[in-house]
Amino acid sequence: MPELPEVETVANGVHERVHGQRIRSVWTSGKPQTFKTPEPDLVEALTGATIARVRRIGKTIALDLTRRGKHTAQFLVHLGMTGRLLVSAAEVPLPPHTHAVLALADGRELRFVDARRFGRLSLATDYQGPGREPTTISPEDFAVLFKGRKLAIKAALLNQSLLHGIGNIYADESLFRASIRPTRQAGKLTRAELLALHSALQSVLRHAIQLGGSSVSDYVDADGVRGFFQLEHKVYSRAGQPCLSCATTLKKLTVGGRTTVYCPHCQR
DNA sequence: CTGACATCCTGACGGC
DNA sequence: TGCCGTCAGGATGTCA
Repeated sequence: MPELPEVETVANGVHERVHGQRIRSVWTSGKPQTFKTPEPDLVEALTGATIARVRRIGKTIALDLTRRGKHTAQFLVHLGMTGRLLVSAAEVPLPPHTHAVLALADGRELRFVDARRFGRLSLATDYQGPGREPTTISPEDFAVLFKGRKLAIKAALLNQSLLHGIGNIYADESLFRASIRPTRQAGKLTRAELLALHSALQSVLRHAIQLGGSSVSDYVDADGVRGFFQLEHKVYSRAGQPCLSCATTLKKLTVGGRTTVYCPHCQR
């Protein structure tokens, strides 16, 4: 499931491969729920436009489109759970569950493939994302986000309108590294705990970006290459196994509607 | 407004 | 071996 580090890896990889390319033609699958913007509008905005830049905003990949050097629109790609954005030679057969193909001027194709169809394609003009950027937010601004909140800190970390980009893996991993139990009320964390969480979150995200993200489920980068951060997971998907720092059996429960794994000894 | 919960969708996996 | 039930989860919409 692509979260911030995975989406950043894909966005950077796609940027390197396709920036400056003109879009010659566009094909879409007609699966309605994939398209938040009606397909004809999307096709019209994309056809003939140049991809000036590709970057990550929250968990969304934004492609800045220009015509004759002028910004015209943004093409937004949300990978959902199983979405892939691949740059391929036109000769490579289309994978199953392909929902959009952008034929580029040099003959290659930018393809959106999504088996489970939680991904979404849309248009925007100046997309800012739903929340604050976790990799650069200051400790002070970070602490303010949780003030007075009654929900569990894990659920707060998953709320994209507070911080955008964090999903189940990095919520669990940062809480473990900050020694905070996922069920704690967000508004009741001490100043020291919030600082520890801010620091743990930023370092875990940085580390994961360096390793190309976590490959679980079918995440791959723009070249179809897997990341390596899954080898660094301390708690995610490790329920029933020993804690890597104290050997206590890791516990599993549901928080914020998501499977959550934590160490009952290390996380208080 | 805040928070809890169901819903979408299909591949992977475990059990029998 | 093969079938079937269960699980996974980001965003959105509904409801209290």
